[in-house]
Amino acid sequence: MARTGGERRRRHLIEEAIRLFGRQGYHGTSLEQVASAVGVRKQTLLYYFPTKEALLEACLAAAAERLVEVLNEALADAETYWERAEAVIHAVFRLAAEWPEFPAFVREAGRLGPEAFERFMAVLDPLRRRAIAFLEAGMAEGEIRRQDPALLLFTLYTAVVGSLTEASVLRAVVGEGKGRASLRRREREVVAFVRNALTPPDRAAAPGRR
Amino acid sequence: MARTGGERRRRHLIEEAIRLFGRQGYHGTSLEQVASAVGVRKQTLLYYFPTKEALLEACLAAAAERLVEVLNEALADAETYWERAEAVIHAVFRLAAEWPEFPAFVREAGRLGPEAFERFMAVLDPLRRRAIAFLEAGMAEGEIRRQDPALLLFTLYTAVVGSLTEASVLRAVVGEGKGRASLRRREREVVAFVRNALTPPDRAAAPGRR
DNA sequence: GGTCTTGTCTACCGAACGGTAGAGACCGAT
DNA sequence: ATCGGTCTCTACCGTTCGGTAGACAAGACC
Repeated sequence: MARTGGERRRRHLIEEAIRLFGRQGYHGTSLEQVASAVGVRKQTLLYYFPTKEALLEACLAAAAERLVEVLNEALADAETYWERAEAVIHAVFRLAAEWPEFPAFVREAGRLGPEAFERFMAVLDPLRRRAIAFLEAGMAEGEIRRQDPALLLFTLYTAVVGSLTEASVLRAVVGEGKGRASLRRREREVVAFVRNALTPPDRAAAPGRR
Repeated sequence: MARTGGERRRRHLIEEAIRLFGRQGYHGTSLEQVASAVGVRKQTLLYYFPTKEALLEACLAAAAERLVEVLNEALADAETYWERAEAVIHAVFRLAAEWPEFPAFVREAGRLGPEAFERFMAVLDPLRRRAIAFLEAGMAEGEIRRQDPALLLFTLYTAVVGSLTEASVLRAVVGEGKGRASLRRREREVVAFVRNALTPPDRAAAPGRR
């Protein structure tokens, strides 16, 4: 029967659900699949999460929590403007390396209907405000190119998440795909891209180290 | 009974299928929904497309065809490096404006499994080669910042498609959403972003017109 | 030793899904 | 007039899905 006890089983179910939701989509994943990925019957899953939607919400909550944790950790020891931007990108890529389905899941969730996703974003809201304040301060000091900070943040988001989730396009366009090496190359590319977007036009050299 | 005749009905079915697949995902859309969006029974749809997968492939073929058409048209009357890059972005945004589900559908298709999507990309391959040759030539002439042209193309792709599909994130981050005005703002943002990515570091001013 | 809570299971349900079979209506050609 | 192809329909099938009902086992507590 293999009792694992409440909380651990719960976390395990959420983890596998995020994996499968990210890989196959919410509608493309059955409760049976999630359950058997954990080595348990579907009804056991339904004991922890009364409906499929409840499972999804638990996944979103866990994902938001994890993301906040990772980002806060990354921001803790980053000082200059450029270090902070790079630290955020690096943290997200590192999270994606150890948990490849994470970005795909977040994106899938964003499409499933605004209600649940808004709760997800609400958890991230402090970080969002912090990022916008950061960009505005950088612009005021002339360290960052002047532009709408919110739209810039959005574009940065799409660049990072896109480069992590459009694997099939990447394979078709670039000809490579999986593997740590490819991921690292993409991270360098995104970092360079973002640096170009942030650098004010009157500075030939990049800010910070090069 | 309302007979529309073969080819027209077929196209209509494909159009609505792309709409629904883009909005709700492939697995989240039933054949009944697609059929009734056209005003017809499910079995009529199955007369034109023997399986759901056949419908998907027809959608992909039609989408690729349309995209190639739009891009070729845009490239026809663009001359300078910068004009060409901007024309491509503008064409994609215009297509997204009149057919909002199109980018979401392409992305959905990219996740559903490589086989069908590779055929989609095969249709686009001439344009892909053209784009890479364009970027390489621009770099050789010093008009474009030196970098891996394929990875750059991929990043450009993610920036454009991302800004067109992550509507829920956009709403959460920026606070706005639908509407032509918002779309136009995002297009300007992406154009500026791409310009920064393309401009060589030794040029303070943007290439081409400003 | 009983009893209560927690966790896992088997068995089953109604609905919805993708897909099949085949009847009938319209049409142009002969 | 009719015949064959095109198009749309009603009726139905087997499977899978999300979800319910309830039996049963393992500790924990008394």
